[in-house]
Amino acid sequence: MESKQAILAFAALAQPTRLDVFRLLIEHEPDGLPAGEIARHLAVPHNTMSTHLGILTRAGLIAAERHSRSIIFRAQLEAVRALTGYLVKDCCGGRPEICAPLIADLTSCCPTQNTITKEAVHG
Amino acid sequence: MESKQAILAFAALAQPTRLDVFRLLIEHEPDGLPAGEIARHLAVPHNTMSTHLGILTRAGLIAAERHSRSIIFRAQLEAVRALTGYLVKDCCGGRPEICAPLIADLTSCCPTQNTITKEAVHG
DNA sequence: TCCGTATGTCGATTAGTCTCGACGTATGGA
DNA sequence: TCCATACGTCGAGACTAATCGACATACGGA
Repeated sequence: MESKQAILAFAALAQPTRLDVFRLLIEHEPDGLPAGEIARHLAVPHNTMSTHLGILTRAGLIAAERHSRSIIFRAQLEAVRALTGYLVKDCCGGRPEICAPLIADLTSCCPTQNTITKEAVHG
Repeated sequence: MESKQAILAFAALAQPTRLDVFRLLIEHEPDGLPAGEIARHLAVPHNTMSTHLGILTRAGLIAAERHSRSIIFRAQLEAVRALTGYLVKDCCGGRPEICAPLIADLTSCCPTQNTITKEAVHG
């Protein structure tokens, strides 16, 4: 990930409505939500919301897909990973000890179907 | 993490100089760097940098500690974890399947000293 | 083709951010 | 106490972002 793209993504998330939109779309993964429903859900005029959705889309945080008259928006989880990776220097800059505690913390919040074992979390 | 704090953090990172500062401080973990050296390293006037450091500090992304005449700044990795967690709804909102792929991806970038096993990464 | 619904674009107003010169504060040494 | 170094704060000008009314476009149905 490049600096410009990271700045775009952080700027996109640095606004209450857009942060709410992103989290709302995370909740509605993997189905997504149409633009109008997002606007209604957050009580924001449709044109204002359209601007925000455009900013989030250009930042790569969400993606749009037409379905008849509606445009369905979905969160792009890969973008979150890329952002986090960029923050800790793509990723960790050859220093695993830096993001290891970060990963351990994130892991502990949701024991996954992967074999990320209890040893990893508690040992 | 609260919405206000997340907005502060994202806004802090949505600026080229500040993003560079944060990544520079990640590189210099766990020793940190004095304010003046950060300013010189990124070729920014000291007062401009002071403002940026204040914004990053208020956002909880870095922390300051006096050492004689210098003030040493250090990155707060816990903040990155909290931010990521907040993004995926504190964390995953009871839906592990959402952030599992995210964690798997992050894990694959740095095989850690923990027992996050090869099965988790490749199997 | 005409209408209604769903969404995007434009433009002006308002509000917030970035930068940096000038000045203020804190620490350590002579 | 006086000076130099290391930082922080203030304030003004230049720039950027947020909002929303008005208008434009796209699709589906009659």
